[in-house]
Amino acid sequence: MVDPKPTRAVDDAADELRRRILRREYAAGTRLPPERELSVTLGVSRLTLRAAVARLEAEGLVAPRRGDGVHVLDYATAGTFDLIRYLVTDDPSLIAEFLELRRTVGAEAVALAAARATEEQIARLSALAELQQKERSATKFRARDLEFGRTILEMANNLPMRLMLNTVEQVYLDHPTIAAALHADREAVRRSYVGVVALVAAGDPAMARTAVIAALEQIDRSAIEKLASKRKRRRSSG
Amino acid sequence: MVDPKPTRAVDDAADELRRRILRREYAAGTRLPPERELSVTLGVSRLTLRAAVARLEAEGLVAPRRGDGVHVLDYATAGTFDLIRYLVTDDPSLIAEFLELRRTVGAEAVALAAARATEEQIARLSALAELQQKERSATKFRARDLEFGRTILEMANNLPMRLMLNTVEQVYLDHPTIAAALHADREAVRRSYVGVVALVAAGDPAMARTAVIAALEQIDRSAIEKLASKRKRRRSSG
DNA sequence: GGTCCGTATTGGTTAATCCAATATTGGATC
DNA sequence: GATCCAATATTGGATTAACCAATACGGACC
Repeated sequence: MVDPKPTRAVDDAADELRRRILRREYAAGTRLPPERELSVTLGVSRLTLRAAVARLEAEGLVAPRRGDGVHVLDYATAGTFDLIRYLVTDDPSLIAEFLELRRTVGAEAVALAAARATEEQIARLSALAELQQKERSATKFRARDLEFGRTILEMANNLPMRLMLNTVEQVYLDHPTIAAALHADREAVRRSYVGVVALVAAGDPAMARTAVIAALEQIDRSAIEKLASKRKRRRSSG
Repeated sequence: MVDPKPTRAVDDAADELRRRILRREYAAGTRLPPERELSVTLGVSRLTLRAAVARLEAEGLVAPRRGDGVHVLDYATAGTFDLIRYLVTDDPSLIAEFLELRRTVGAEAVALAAARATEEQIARLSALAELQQKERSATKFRARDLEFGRTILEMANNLPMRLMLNTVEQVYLDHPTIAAALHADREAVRRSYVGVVALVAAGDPAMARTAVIAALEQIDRSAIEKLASKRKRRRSSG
């Protein structure tokens, strides 16, 4: 098991710049230092620095202007959704906001699935729920959880929601502690699986929406408490 | 009024590659032609081509592997949410899916706004609704509509949703016909504004959710019909 | 038949150099 | 003194040529 993504200079540079912008070290409305200067500071060639800047531009963090400099934008105003991957760290309130969105879209996805799922898809979802009953490894549990979600989205047959899930999955993969907190009470997760399968099979979107929201609210509340207490402990000991 | 973004070679190259991947001309699971070859084909330097590839990588469309080639991924499986900007074209069913998501998150945003808005924010939102009553220009109407949405999201106080709105705004700006279709019945839009203001002021999240969904469903249904008929006309005449 | 190593292929990075757009400066003009 | 305009400096955009590094592939060897 080798690292599938050896650190590339361009990634390091982009990560560092992104970090500084998100921390307001480069304030919105100001300009980045000139490329020639910044490349020296970060220890990469100007070309690599430029590739990093191109990435931040795609993320809506900066706007390079020829002749003028690279302008720093306000990420809350101009940032793309994919930024949550880098924004969600250990701030409980932000995680709460993130889960708020997840509940809403997750419930709607299940509602759409209830309206559109085929018998074959329901059978597959049911099988997945069964498999999860026996899973022990945390990593595999998370992998199956992601697969469960993907199957729901397949049933929902909504590409934008599917893309959203792709981005959300990155958050789980980047922040294992969040996924762990959400899966801490495995019995609750398994029960929600069984419930979702039943809701989809019942074919009642409105009921599905309400029930999923309720189930997820419980899981999320518990996860946030866990993350908050863990953070507290780490802070007091550090 | 000059073009604020003169075409850059890297953008052209990225757009062309993205187009080919989304059209399955470069199929998922295969590899792109080698950089040295592709740069000649696209008429840019290898370095510019690399910058374009870096962008597609950030979008989850490709995965470059040193020694191996640049692997093409399945965008439905690996693509980021920001891709909708390029995916939403004139396919009515995809637009319908997009609006489906917009309704869900929009309703939730208003629900959160109803729960959290301050008096000052409500007053500002009300003023915006008033202003829109008098607006004539389609461009300004859209600009105010975006501002209305931003204000709602400010009230909702949910950063991930705000980022989502940023990405969604790009869709409107890239596809004026969609925005135009949504705003075709201005009276309906204005009525929904007044309704939203009242719902937020009432402070009842559950009621807000239901009412907003209903209002948007009507607007969206009408917009989709308009887009479908327009598309039909264009096809038959082309 | 399996294993290992060399080589070709391909992405990753750099340097030096020039082009192009913008901002700024300073002088000519009124 | 104010205004306009041209020269200049600053800064991003792009290219060429060259070399490094990881991977795949195929042939030699056991």
